[in-house]
Amino acid sequence: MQAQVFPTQSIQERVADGLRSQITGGQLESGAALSEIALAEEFGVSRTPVREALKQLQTEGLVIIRPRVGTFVSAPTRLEINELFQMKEILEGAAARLFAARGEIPELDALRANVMRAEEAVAADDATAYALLVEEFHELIIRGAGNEKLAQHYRMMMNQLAYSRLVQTSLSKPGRLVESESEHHRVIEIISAKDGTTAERMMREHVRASQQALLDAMVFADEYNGRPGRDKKELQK
Amino acid sequence: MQAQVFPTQSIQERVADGLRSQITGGQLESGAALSEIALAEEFGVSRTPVREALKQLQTEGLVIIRPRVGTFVSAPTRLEINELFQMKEILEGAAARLFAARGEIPELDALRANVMRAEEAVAADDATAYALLVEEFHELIIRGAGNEKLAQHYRMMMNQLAYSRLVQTSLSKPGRLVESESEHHRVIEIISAKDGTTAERMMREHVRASQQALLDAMVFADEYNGRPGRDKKELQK
DNA sequence: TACTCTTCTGTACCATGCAACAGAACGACA
DNA sequence: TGTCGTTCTGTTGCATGGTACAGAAGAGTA
Repeated sequence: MQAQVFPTQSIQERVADGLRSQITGGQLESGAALSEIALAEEFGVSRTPVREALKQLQTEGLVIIRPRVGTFVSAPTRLEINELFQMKEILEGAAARLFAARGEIPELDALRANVMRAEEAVAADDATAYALLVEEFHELIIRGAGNEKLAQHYRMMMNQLAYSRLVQTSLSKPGRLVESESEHHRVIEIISAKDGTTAERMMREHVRASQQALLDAMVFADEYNGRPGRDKKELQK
Repeated sequence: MQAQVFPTQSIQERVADGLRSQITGGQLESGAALSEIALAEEFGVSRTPVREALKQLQTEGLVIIRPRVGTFVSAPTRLEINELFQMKEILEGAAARLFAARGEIPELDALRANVMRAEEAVAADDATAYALLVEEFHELIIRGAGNEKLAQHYRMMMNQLAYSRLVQTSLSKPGRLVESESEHHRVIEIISAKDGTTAERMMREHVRASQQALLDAMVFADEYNGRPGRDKKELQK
C-alpha cells in the first residue's frame, strides 16, 4: 500500500495515456469524435491539457484534428494498413539481424522462456494466452536489437495499427497457432546461431505469414458474422 | 505576386514550422533554451500556440520539455546519433529494395537525372552543389519506395539528426565526393536491374560508408579548429 | 571555508473567456 | 420538388491570468 513514488505526472500526460490505451485497446472506435469539452469533463480537468494531449496523439498518428471541426480517432485506410505492415516487416527483420549480432543477452533467455510457455499454450490450445505471448515475443525481438530509436518508432506504428486488437483475430485461423509457434522457434534458433542475415530473412517471412493469417482470419470473421465484405469506414480527411 | 491560396495556416503550425527549420537548419544550437514568452513575443502571438508548437516538436524529438523548467533544443547523445544512423541504414536499405521492385517509375528517371547533375558537380569539384544533390538522391530513394509511412518516419529521424547540416561536413573528407558519386551510380544500376536484394545490401553499405566519412570529417574539422576531441555537450534529461 | 536554510526569480502548467469558423438546420423562392 | 441563401449551434483557435514548481542567489551558522 505504497504512495505513488512519482505522483507528479502532469494532467496532459494522464489524459494522453488514458486516451492512447483506449484507442489502441479498441474501446474507442475508429472515427469516433473526441470533443475537448466532453473529455475535459470526463477527466475532470480543463480544456487546455486535453488539447495538448490530443495534439500529441495527433503527432503520434492516433487521432486526426480537423481545424475548427473536431478531433477524431484515426481510421487508417487499407493502403495505410498495408504500409504499416510493410514497416513492421522491415523493422522486425532488422531487429532480428541486430539481435543476432549481440550474442547471449538477457533478452535471448527471455525469448527461450517465452517459446517454452508458448508451447504449453499451444498444447492446451489456449489462443488467449498465446496471443499475449506473441506480443511479448515481438516486443523482445525489438528490445533485443538494442536500438531505442527503432523501438520507439516500432511502438508508434503498432499503436497506429491498434495491433494488440488484431493479434487475437490473426490466431483464430485454424492451424495458425502451431505454425506461428514453429516459426518463432526457428527464429530463436537462428538468432542463437548468430546468423543475422538469415534471421532477418526468416523474421520478415514470419511477419508476412502472420499478416496473411490476419487477413484470412478477418475475412473468416466477417463471414462468420454474416457480413459480406470489409467496407466499414473509408473516412479520409 | 500571387496572394496565398491557403492563408489559413494556423498560428501554431506557423510557429512549429519556423522553429523546426531553425533547428534542423542549425540556426538554433543544440541545448538552446526556448522560452515560451520569448518565442511568443518573437512571433507576435500569445503563449498558447507557442506551447502547442513546442509540444509537437517534442513528440517529433526535436526539443525536450523539462516540466516547470523550460524547453531546450534536443542535444542527441553520441549513442542516439549511432542509433539514428543505424535506422537510416535500415530504412534507406529497405526503400532501395522496395524501389527496385516497382520498376520504371518517375522517381527512377529523376534519380538518373540527379546522378548526371552530380557528375557535373563532381567534375567542377563543387561540394555545395553536390551536397544538395545528395539530399535529393536520398529523398528520391525514399519516395521511390512508395510507402508514405516509411517516408514520414525517415524524415522525422533525419530531422532529429539535423542531417542537412551534416551532409556538407561529410563531403569535406578528401576523395569522398568521387566515392559517393560512384556508389550512387551503382545503386541506380542495381535498382534499374530490379535486383531488390542487392539494392538493399548496396544501399546499406553506402549509408555506412557515408556515415564513416562523416565521422572522419568531424574529427578532421575538430583538429582543424584546434579542438582536442568531441565533447561539447552531454546534456541529458 | 563549508554547509544549510531561506528567499526570490523564472519557467511551465492549467483554468477560463472570447472570437472565428464549419457545418447543420431552416426557410424563401423558383 | 429542388436549390439557394440565411441563421444558428457546436466546435476549436487563441489570449490572458493565476498557480506551483525548479533552481539560483543570498543569508546565516558552524
